[in-house]
Amino acid sequence: MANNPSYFSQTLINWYNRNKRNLPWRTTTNPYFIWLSEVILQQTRVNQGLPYYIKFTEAYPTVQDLAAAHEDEVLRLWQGLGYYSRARNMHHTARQIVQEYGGNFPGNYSELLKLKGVGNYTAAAIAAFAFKEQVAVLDGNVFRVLARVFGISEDIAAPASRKIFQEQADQLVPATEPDTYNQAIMEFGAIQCTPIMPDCLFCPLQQSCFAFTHGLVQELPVKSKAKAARPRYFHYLVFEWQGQYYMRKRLEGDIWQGLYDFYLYESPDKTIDATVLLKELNAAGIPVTINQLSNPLKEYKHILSHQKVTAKFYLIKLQEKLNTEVEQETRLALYDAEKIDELPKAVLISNYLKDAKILLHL
DNA sequence: AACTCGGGGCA
DNA sequence: TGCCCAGAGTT
Repeated sequence: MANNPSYFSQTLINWYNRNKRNLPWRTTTNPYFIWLSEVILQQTRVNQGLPYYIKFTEAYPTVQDLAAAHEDEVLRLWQGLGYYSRARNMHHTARQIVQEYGGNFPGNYSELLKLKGVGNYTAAAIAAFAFKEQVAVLDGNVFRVLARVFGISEDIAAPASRKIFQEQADQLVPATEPDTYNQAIMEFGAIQCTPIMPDCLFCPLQQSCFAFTHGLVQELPVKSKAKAARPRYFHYLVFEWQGQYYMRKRLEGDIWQGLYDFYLYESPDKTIDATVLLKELNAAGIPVTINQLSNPLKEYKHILSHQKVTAKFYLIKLQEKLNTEVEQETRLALYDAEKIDELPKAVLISNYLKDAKILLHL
C-alpha cells in the first residue's frame, strides 16, 4: 500500500504515463532548458508559464545567448509573469554559468543549490530531471499529496514543517527513475489531487490514502492563512513633452524592481494633498501648477498577493523640457511610444498606457 | 521564523 | 472574494 515506497512510486508513475500533459520541458534533458522551465514555473501555473517558456527558449536558445542579453530585454520578455527577482537572478546565474562554469551547469543537487535563484525545489528538480539524481522535489503539489496520502497535519505554510515532509518525500523516490517519479507526483497533484474538488472517485491511491479513508480530504493539507494584503495608494504623474513621456527604472526595496514607471507620489490614504505634492514637485524643480493636477476619472486597482494597489494617473503636459539637472536628480528620462513599448513595465503601467492610447498594444 | 516579492485563474 | 500556483532571498 502507500506505506510501501515502491507501491506508492509505481502507482504514481503508472498514473503519470496514462494522464500526463505533453509539455516541452519534459522532452529534454538539457539542464539549461530544464532550469529555465523551473524558474519560470516557480509560484506559477503551467498554463501561465508555458508561453513564457516558449518565448525564452526561442529568444535565448543557449545559456550563452541569455548571458549576452541586456537586463531590460530579459525583464521585458518576463513582463507579466511577476516575481521579477526570478528574472534578474536567472540572468545573473546565466552569466555566472558562462563565466565561471564554462557554460555547463553543475551536475548535482548540492552544487546547483549554490546558484542564485536556485533553491531547494529547483535544485532537486534540475538534479532529478537532467541528471537522474535520486532526490525528492518538494513543491506545493507534493506537500498536498503527501499531507493527504500519509495524513500529515503539520502546517504546510510553516517553515518548521518542511523537515517532516522532506523526510517523507525522500523515502519515496525510487533509484531507478527519480525523474519520472518526481514529474509524476507533481502532475498528480496538479491534475488529480487538486486543492479543491480532488478527483478521489477515480484515484489510484484511494484505498491507501489516509485523508480519503478517514474523511479528511477537505481538511488536509493544513495551511495557515496569509496575512491581509497591505493597501497602497499610488499617484502617478505622467509628464508629457512633445509626444514623449518621462519614465524611470524602479529601484530596489519595493515591488517591481528594475521595471519602468512614472514619477510616483504615494499617499497614506486615497486622498491626495495637492499642496504637499506641489511643494514636492517645486522642490524637485518640476514646474507644475494646481490646475494641471485635476483628479483623473479612472481609478486602477491592482491586486498583488501581498499588496492592494490603488492607482491614479495624472497626465501633465509640460510647457518645457525638464532641465538636465532635474532629469538626473529625479532619474526621469524621455521616451517615445516606440521606446516605451520596449521597456519592461508592470501590468498596471501597461494597462494605463493602453487605456491612454500611448501604447496601441501590450 | 517571519517577511517580501506578481499576476492570473478558479469555484 | 479567497485560495493557490513546479519558491527564493532577506532580515
